[in-house]
Amino acid sequence: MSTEQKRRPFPFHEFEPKWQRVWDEKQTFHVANPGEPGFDASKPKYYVLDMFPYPSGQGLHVGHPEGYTATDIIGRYKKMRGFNVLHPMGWDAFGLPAEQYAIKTGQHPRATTEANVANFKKQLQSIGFGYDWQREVNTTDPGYFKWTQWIFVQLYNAWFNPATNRAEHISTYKGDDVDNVRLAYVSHAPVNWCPQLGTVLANEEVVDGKSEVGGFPVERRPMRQWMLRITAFAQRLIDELDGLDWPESIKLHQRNWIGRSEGAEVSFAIADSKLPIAESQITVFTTRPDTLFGATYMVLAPEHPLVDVISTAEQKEAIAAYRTTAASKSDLERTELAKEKTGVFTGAFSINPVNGEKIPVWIADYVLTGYGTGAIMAVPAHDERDWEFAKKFALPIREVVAKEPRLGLGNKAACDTEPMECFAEEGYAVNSGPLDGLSTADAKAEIIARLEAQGVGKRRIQFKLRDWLFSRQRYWGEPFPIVWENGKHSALDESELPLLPPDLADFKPTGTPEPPLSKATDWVRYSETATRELNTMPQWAGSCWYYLRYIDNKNSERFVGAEAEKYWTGGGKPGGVDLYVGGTEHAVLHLLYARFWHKVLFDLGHVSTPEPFQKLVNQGLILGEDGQKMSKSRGNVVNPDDVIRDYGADALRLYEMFMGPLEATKPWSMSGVEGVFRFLARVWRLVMDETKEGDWISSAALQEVPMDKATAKVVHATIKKVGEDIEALSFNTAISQMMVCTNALTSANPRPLEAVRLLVRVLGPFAPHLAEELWSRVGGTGLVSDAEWPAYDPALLVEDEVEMPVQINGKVRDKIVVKKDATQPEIEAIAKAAPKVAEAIAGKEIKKLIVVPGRLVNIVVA
RNA sequence: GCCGACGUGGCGGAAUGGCAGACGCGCUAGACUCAAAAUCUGGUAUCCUCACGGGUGUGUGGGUUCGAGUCCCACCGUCGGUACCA
Repeated sequence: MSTEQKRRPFPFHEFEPKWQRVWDEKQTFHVANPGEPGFDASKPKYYVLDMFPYPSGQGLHVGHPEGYTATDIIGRYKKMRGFNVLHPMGWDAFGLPAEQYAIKTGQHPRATTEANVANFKKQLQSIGFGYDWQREVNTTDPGYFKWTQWIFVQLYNAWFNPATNRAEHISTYKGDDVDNVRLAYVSHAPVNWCPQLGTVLANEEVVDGKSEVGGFPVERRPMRQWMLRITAFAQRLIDELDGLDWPESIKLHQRNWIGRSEGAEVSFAIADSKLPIAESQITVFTTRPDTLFGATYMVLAPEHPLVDVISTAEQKEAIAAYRTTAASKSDLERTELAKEKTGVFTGAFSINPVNGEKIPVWIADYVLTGYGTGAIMAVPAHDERDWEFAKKFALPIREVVAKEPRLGLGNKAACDTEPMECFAEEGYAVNSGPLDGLSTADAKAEIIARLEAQGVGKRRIQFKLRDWLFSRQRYWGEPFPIVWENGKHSALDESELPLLPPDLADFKPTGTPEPPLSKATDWVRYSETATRELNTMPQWAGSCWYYLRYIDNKNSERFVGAEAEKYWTGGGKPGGVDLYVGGTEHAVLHLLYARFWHKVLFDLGHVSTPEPFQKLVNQGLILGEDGQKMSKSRGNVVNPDDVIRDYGADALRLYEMFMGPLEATKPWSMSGVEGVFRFLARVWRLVMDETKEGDWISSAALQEVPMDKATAKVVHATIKKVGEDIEALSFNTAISQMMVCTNALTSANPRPLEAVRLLVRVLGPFAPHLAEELWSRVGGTGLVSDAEWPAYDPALLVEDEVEMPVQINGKVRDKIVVKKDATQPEIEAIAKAAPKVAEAIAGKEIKKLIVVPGRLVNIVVA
C-alpha cells in the first residue's frame, strides 16, 4: 500500500488501538472472585467459555474469531445486563504439532510455544475481545500442569465402586488386586502405534487406520501403556447428557460413540474337551439371543486366548499362518480388505447349549478382540457378516426369524431349505423349539430366562467405548507423576509436584517405542532403586480441566479454590459453565474426556457439579471465497490481520456475525466485509460530518431534541430485537435490525441525540471500538462497555392502526387498515367492504371467514 | 451401508402455520461533481401486459389445513460424521 494518505471513511485505525489501551488500563473486563476486593455479591454470575486455541505457528485464521466474537458479544451484553461475567482465554500448548514444528526448525518447543502464544495474544487483543487476561492459563506452565499431574494422581488413587456407581478413593476398595481397579492403570494390550509420529495414539485419534494428525499409517502392537478407566462411567456419560442444553446431534454422537447395546452372554461348551470345565467354555456376547437356535458355527478373534488351546493338530499350521497375517495387518489394511471375509477352521467343535448341536469353531479377523468377549456365535441367516462368511465357506444357514409368525413347521422341514437372503431385522421366531411364534422382543426375554435357569448365560449390557489410552512416547507433554521400583509403580507425593520435564537438547523420537525422556539419564533416576515413568500425557490432558483453572488461576494451594468454584459454577444446573462455544470436531474427544474427568472430580468431592458445560453451541465452518475449505494449498485463506488493517476490528467482528447463523457453514466474502464496513461508516456519520478539507466535525443535524414518534419506535424496536436476538445467539438478524435503525436515523434531521445514544449502547457488544468512540462524543458517561443495557418502552411499539391483507380462498386480493383494537365483526365488515373484495365475493356464498387479529383475513367462497 | 444437518432471487441469507425474499452484496437509474471516486435517493424473483393489473414461484411428488418455505409421507441432491461393535 502506498504511503500517501489513504482516505478512510472513518478513522478506525486511530480509535481502535486507543480503546483497546483504555480497556487494558482500566481492566474493564477483569472480574473479581468472591472474597476479593471489588467483588459484587449482589450480581448474578455468567460463565461464558471459548474452546481455547492451540497456538500454532500459522497464527489466527478467520475461523477462530467466529466463535470468539459470539462469546464476546454475549459476555459484553451480560455485563451490561448486570452480571458478573467470567470470560477468560488461555492456551492449549502441549502436544504433537508444537513438537513436530520444533523438530523441523531445530528450536526448543518451549521457545516456539512462547513465540506462538505471544503472537496469538497480540492478534486476539487487536480484535478487541473483552477477556479477563488476569485469568490467562497455559497448559505448559508448571503452575498449571502441576495440577494436571495432581488430577492424574487422584485418578490413580481412585476406583469405580459399582455398588455406589461412583468413583471413590482407593482405600474403600476391599479386594486384593488394587492395581486392577485403579482409574489410571497399566495395560499391555495391543495399541495403535504410529511409526512416523513415534507414538501411540488413542482410538479416537485414529481415523481410517491413519493418524488424525498427519495421516500416517498406524499399526497395532502390544505395549505397556497407561490407560484411564473411562468405560466405568459409560452409563453415566450417556444418562447425564439428558440434563444438558447441547445440540441433539452432539448428544447423539456421544451416545453412539459410547455405543450401549443390550443382549446376552452365552456359554458354549467345547466338544470332547479334556480341559477342566471352566476352561472349556467359549463365552460370546450377542444382541440377538433369540437367534440362538440358528447358530451354525462360532468364530473367535485371531488373538483369542482359547485359539491355542482348542485348535487341532492338523489345523495348527494354518491357524498360525492366519494369525501372523492378521497381526501384521495394519488397521488400514484391515479396513481396506474388509470387503472379502477370511478365516480358518480350528478343527474344534462346540455344543449349542439350547439344542446340543455340535457346531464348528473358526477364527476370523471380522471378529474383534476388543469388543464383547472376542468371540461370537454365528447366525448367518440373520446377520450380514455371518451370512457373507457362511456363503464363502459353505457353512449351513438356518432360518430362525421370519417376518410373520409361522407355526407348525418342525425343525426338520426348515433345515432342508436354506433362506434366499439374510434377514437381520426383528420378526417372529421359527424353528426355535420353545420360542416359536414369539416376537423378537419376547423371544429374547424368554431365552435369557431359560439360559439363566440353566446357568449357561445371562443378560448383559455391552459398550463400544474403550478405555482411554493415556500415554504418549513424546517429549512435549506432562510427565507422569509415577515412579517404578522392582516392576511396581507408585505415585509421587503432592509435595513433589510439579514434575518438570527434563531440559533436553535432543528431544526427537527415538524411532523405537522407547520414549525420548529415556535420553535424560539423570532425570530418569529417581533413587538408587527407582526410575521415573518415561511416557508423557496426551494433548487432551490439559484441556480436560482448563475451564476450572480459569476460575482461580493463581491458586497455589488447590487446583481451584472451593469458594470460587462454587460461585462460578453454581446456579443449580448440572453443568457449571453457562455457555461453551466451539467446533464440532471435539464432539467425542475433548467433550467426552472433559466430562469424564469432571465426574471423577465430582465423585471425589473436588468440584460441586456433575457436569462441566451446561449449554454447548457449535460454530460452523467458514469456507474460502470459492466455497471450498480454507487451506494454504488452495490459496483461499483469509488472514484476520489483513482484514483489520483494511477495514478495522469492528468490521471483522461484525462481518463474522453477519455472514449467517452461527452454527452454519458459510463462505467468506470480501464484499460482504465491505458491506458491514459501510454500515459502520454510516453509524459514524450519524455523529460526525466531514468538512471540505477532510476533517471530521460534529454533525450539525445532531441536536438535543425529543424523538418523534417514528424515530422512537424504530429505536425501541431495535433495543428489543437486538436484546432478544443476542439471547438467542441470532447475531445476523440483530445486526440487520441495527442497519434498519441506522438507515432511519440517517434521514432524520434534526437527529435526536437520545436516539443515537441508545443505538450506540446497543451496538456496543458488536462493534465496541466505534461504540466507545461515539459514546464519548455524544456525551455518554464513562465507558459504553460499563454502561447499562437500555430498556425499551413497549408502549412505543404498539401501532394504533394495522394494515391487514384480505385473502379470498387463500390469495391476497386487497388490504385494509383497521384500528388496533377493532373487534372481529368490525374487521369482517371492513374487509367485506373493501372494493376488490366486494367485487370478488359478489353473488357468492361465503363458506367460511377467518380473522386472525392483527395478521390477516381469509374469506372462503364457493 | 448407517447416522445427522441442510436444499428459498445472480450471491450471503430473513420469515411464532398467516402479505415469501427483511438486511447485506451485486446490478441499475437519478442527485452531487468539470469529471471520477466516495456519499445520498430510488429500483431490482420470474412470466404475460404499453400500462392498470394478473399468472407462477421456497429441490421433486403426494398429504393435512381456510391457509404450508414452515407440519406429515415418499423420493432426489449437497455437506458433515461413522463404519465388520456381534
